[in-house]
Amino acid sequence: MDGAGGPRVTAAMVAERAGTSVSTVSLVVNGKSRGRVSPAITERVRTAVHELGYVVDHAASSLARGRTDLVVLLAPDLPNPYFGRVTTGIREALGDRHQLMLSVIASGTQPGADDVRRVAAFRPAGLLVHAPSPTFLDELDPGGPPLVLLDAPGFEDRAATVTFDLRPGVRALVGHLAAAGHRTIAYLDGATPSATFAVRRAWLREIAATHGITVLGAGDDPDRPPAATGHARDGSAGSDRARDGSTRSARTPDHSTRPDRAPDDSARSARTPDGSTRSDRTPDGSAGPVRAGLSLDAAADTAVGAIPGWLDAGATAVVAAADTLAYGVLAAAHRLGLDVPGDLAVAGFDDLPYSQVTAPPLTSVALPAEELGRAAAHRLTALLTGTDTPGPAPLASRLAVRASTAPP
Amino acid sequence: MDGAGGPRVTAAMVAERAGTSVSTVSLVVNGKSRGRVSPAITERVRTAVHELGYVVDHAASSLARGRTDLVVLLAPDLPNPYFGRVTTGIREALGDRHQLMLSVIASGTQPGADDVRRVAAFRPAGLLVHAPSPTFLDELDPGGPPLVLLDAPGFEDRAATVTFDLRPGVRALVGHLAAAGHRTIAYLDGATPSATFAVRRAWLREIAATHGITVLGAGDDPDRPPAATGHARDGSAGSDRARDGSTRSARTPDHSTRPDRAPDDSARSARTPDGSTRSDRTPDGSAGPVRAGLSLDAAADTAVGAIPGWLDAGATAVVAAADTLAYGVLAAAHRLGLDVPGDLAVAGFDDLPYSQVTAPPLTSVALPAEELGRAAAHRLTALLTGTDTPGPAPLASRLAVRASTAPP
DNA sequence: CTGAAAGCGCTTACAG
DNA sequence: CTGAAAGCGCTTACAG
Repeated sequence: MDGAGGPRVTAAMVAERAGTSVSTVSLVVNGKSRGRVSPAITERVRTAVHELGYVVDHAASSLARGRTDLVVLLAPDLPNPYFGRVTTGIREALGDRHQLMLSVIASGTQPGADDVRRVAAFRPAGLLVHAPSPTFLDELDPGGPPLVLLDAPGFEDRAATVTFDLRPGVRALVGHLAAAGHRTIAYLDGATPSATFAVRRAWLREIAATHGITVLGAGDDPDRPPAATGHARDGSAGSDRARDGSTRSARTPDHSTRPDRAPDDSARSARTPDGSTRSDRTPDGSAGPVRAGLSLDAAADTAVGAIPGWLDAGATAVVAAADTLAYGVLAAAHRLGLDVPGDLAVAGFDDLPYSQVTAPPLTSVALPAEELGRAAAHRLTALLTGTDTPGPAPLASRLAVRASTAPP
Repeated sequence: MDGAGGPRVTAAMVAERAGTSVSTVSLVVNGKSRGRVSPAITERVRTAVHELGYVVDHAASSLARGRTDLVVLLAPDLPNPYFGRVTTGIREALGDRHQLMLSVIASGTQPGADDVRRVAAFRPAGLLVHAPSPTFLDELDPGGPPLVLLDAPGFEDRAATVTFDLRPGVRALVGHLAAAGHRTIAYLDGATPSATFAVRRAWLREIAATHGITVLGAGDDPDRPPAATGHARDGSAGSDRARDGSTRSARTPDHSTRPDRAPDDSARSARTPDGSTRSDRTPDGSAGPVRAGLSLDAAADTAVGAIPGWLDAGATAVVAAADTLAYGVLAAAHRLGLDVPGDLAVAGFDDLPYSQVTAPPLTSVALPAEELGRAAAHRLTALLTGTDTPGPAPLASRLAVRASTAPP
């Protein structure tokens, strides 16, 4: 009960028992004995290791080696089931070569300088950061470990990044809504200032515009940090202007694989409206962004307040930045006595499994979470072994059509 | 890109810059300088630390100290949103004194000896294990770190444990179902052999029996390990017999706080039927347990196969061991063209937030996940500081009644 | 094929 | 109040 944990077994104890030296023990337990240690001694060491229950001390080992097998994942939003799926993919692709350490950040918070510090103390072999905010990246120690960002559109120039190509899904969603006769739709954004949310909003507005659809609450992002570093604009879906003005040298070689540069993309749609400098920090009526915490309950509360205004402004549909937010909209609609999709259509992003069984089943832009995790892990191991390639093509999104957006 | 990470800053570098020794640097960065280092030098060290961006190397520090600030959480089921909530509670209660490291196990798998080994290498200050299986505990190195089990009913004698008192919730559920006229209900169990599932099943059957309700698929657990160690029975809700026969000395002093010994508990209901030695590994018709993986899709597939048989056997309701399983039952009912609750009532355990918006909203035994996490973290820190008390009272469950169990 | 020894970056008594 | 030195448990050249 006193935390002692008993006398720890050391290599010296194993060596003594096997009648050999610690050097030899080290060789054997690290699988480097082939041709360096006689089979007889190797066997004796193995036996002693088993009998004593010896485990190589991680701290001592990494101190001596000068490196770690640790991959740290900065986890900003553990309670979101989406995140769990990403982690599953990472774990799967990382295999046994690396120990995955999940650094849990307080829920609803973004990773701060302190979190980065604490993580740095572990000298991780690599760092994985999911849906980072622009400011988080600026806090990173420039001499830090190899880094892969997940779902961080617009940061391709700053670090190795694995992203989604949101356009197929958003196009399908907008086309679907347009066909159902919607002309004004509202957008419920996530309260987290992550780049991925900014891009979801930007693409939706952009593509909706080509259909003559107005999107309430999808104006410029007032939380985007000022363009001081020249990266701020990259936080959006990316504009040619911002990229051309960049002084970054470590670019992703293959620009054509980036979601905003795909061959089938017209010049117009490649430029997102976020390139504009207009500030709407002063809410311009019903067009101001509405943000909600990522939990169902928080989103429901926010939506209950926002829906009446949206309806007054003529909205017939709501798109939420994440499925968990969309669930909140469903709950809010219920509380307000509104029929979905009769009075209000609802759609989300992510396509969580639970969206199959909501009332009504939720239309959602499906984002392949586990694939994202796998791709990021592969990218990181490539980085660590020096075999990194330009970066995989962005992972395609698609639309899962369900009853929540059925024509009234 | 080569993983170098630049020259790491050491205490020696800080010392040189501050014109002092590494001993002094160590004192200052560890906040032990009060009255041991002059204010002037302390200040110089602080400045140097900032300028150089020095971070104490975790490996070297813990090697020198002989202990770690690491708390490792063995995470068997990350994708389950329930688990994320538990983790949030842990993180919250742990504060800054400990670094939480989530050791992610392959999804759907139970932690194995290898996982335990890998974790042992980190010499964690403490270990947190969520919903362990009985065999997992047996793999633990006896000389391991202080340990707290979460949602591990029946293991109170083997380790510090934080559990739920399932009875209030299950009683309410059974009463509710009985009032609605259900006489035969089916049980969908989780495929994971964790003790908590065994107890959920046992209490349901036990309490249902007092109402004259038959529970299909809630027979004895064929996966319960043989009673070789004398602990096997403790894996159930616990029987006096098993406990009296125990040779364990490190008991929880206050037995009256244990869920199976609460004052209002009758002698009969305190003994669960799992105390029986009858084996039903050979399926005895429709009464054999039906188990499903914890994902919605896996559960749906299983349920599609099982529901017809349940209906034939006269079942009018299904209780699932977890909400994610219950979602699968909802999906399966839909596929089979059944109305819920008209043709089949459905209920789950956990009360995930999403259960508010399912079709229909799901009745569920609410288990306070974050509270569980918080309580476990508090228990562990108490253990580490030697101030451990008999153990908190089990956390009360309650019933969230929703439309999925409304009378037809 | 095997082992003595240096060194990884800290912390902690222990002298001054 | 301050610093030199030992030692934490490994790994890795380096001699034999």
